[in-house]
Amino acid sequence: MTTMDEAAPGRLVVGLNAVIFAADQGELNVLVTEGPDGRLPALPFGPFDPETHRTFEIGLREWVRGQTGFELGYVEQLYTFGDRGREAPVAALTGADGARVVSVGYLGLAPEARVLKGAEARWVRWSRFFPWEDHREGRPVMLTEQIEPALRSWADEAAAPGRRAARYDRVRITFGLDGAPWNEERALDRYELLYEAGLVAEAARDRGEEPGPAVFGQAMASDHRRILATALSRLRGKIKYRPIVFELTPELFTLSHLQRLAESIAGFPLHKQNFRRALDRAGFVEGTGRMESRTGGRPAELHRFARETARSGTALGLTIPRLKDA
Amino acid sequence: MTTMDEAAPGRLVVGLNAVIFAADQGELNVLVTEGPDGRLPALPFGPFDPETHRTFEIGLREWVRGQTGFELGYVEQLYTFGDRGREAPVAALTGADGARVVSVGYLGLAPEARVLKGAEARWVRWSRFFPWEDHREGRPVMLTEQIEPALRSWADEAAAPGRRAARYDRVRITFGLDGAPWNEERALDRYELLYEAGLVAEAARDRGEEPGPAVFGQAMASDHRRILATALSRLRGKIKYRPIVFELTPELFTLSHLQRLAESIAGFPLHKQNFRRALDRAGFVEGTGRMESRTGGRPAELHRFARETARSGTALGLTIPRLKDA
DNA sequence: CGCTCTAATACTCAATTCGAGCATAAGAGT
DNA sequence: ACTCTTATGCTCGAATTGAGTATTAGAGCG
Repeated sequence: MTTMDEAAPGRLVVGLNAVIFAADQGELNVLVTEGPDGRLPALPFGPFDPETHRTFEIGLREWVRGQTGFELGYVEQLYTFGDRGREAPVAALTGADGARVVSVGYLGLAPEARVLKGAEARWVRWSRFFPWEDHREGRPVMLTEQIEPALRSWADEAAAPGRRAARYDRVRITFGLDGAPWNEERALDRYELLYEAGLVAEAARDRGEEPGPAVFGQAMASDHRRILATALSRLRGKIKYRPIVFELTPELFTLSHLQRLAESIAGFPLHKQNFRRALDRAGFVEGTGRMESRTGGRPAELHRFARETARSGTALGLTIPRLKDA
Repeated sequence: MTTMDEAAPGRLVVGLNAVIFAADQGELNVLVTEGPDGRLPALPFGPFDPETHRTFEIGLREWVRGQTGFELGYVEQLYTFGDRGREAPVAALTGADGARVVSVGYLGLAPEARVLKGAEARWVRWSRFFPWEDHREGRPVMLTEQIEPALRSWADEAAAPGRRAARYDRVRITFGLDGAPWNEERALDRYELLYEAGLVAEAARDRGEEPGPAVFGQAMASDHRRILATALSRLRGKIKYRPIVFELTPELFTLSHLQRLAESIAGFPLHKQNFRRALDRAGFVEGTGRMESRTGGRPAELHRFARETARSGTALGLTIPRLKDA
């Protein structure tokens, strides 16, 4: 029998990263900790211990509970990150230097952005990290006035004309330029493109260079912003074919509240009437008869997730009726 | 220098599993090797060597090339499997016993099911492993006459009435019973449910028991059939929002060929006219003027993937217009 | 050489669904 | 009572979808 070292030389550590989302006032927030250098925010991160954890998910729930005092509800695996080059920054977080680190990223959803006991971690709007992704008040000016021109000139920098065209095309599709539609699910592609173009602080940092003249959004430790982008993309896609928004709502909510939350996730405004029509065609919610009066206008009926109806119905997730001009 | 055992107690090995699909005569095939015991087919599997491989993907491509003589085209990560209990069977495959094994599953697509040099691996239809998933000739009788009754009685076995209802509901949704729609993307859920209900051979094997009276589909080594189900689900979902079918077609193909392939992936028949209408609305294909005459009827025009048009168009993937009675 | 078979391609139509605007209702604050 | 604000209801044309019918072009055969 061969030993492991013969089979696969080199040291390996598996880490778990959690992107935990919760809604607060209809806004989607993410749980972050301060990195050890005290400068960059980081995702909750913990080692996976094969001795004590039977599964990744059990391990994850356990140390998230220990580290942030937070009990996870819905959990799903995102992606496993294993590129070399992650070592140095991750080692700073774990003290495990020299070893190759493989991180398994997880997405977790919680119904309430509770204030935490230890307060080592805090809730932050996702838009801090991806300001170009929030189109609820129209296309961000940062996008049209700074990012787009920067990307265009990045495309122009390519030597061969073929590569220029390919770059330009990629920019056009991922950022919805020149008539191409903006697809909110491409948040990860956009982050990766900005990284390649040197327009996020992590890009220069990872190459050991000085940051470029213009970088966008709040940087994070290691490759955590990439993991967060993965989570946002996944969530934006998934709300359309699984009723997981309801993992983020309190027991009772108004339809407007639900819509605000959906808009906060999608990053653009929705057509109110059509949103509601789709909701009750799908049978996802049921009225309770009770009213919410703190609305500032006509009181709204409180609804709850209709678990049973949703299960038996044919529709799978939310319909996201976007407005033409958004 | 700390050793790995100090850094993270317990030994860890990362393995890479590849689900490689290719089309042959319009049928989707998967590449399998014989397991070491010579009995159960297995997916191509190789250790990840952190010393020599900069990324998982590079490692994967390398040993797939070495092991099967096969050059991978499209590759994407599927899922990372880390549950305890995988050790014993995986150790048999790798010789790394005692260590905790984490497997990163990958999906690879190739345009042609080439015959391989070493011939240690061979191409097999996916339906060998999931016969209940192929609805092209109508709902399989195996499903209605054997699997469904078995699942219903499994649901009935639950002690508490609440758990019975929950089980029944799960069966109903995942297998599309009693009016619920069949969703082809739930192939993984179905496999997992069958596993839980003891209706696949792996279930009893993993518990060290004798196989039950009725088990379905060809079993695979370790948890490879689960990984394969993950791949099938992913592929079935993804063809709808990325034009990846064209990774499975030759340079030139007829529209019927493309449709047969799409049907083989989805597992049910499609409406021909509507399939075509959607195809050219999306601008995915362009005619070449050349004809394919071996059709047995009117010759069909050979088409090719319209890379450029597809890139600029608004549609993302194939529309899968299913027939009502399928 | 024309008939027949088979499969490809073309056209049509009704039923939904979707995007979007207009109208009304119900409390809170002045 | 009036106005402000937000909730909720209704309508309508445009686009998409599901599904059927009709026509066309080769191959093979008598």
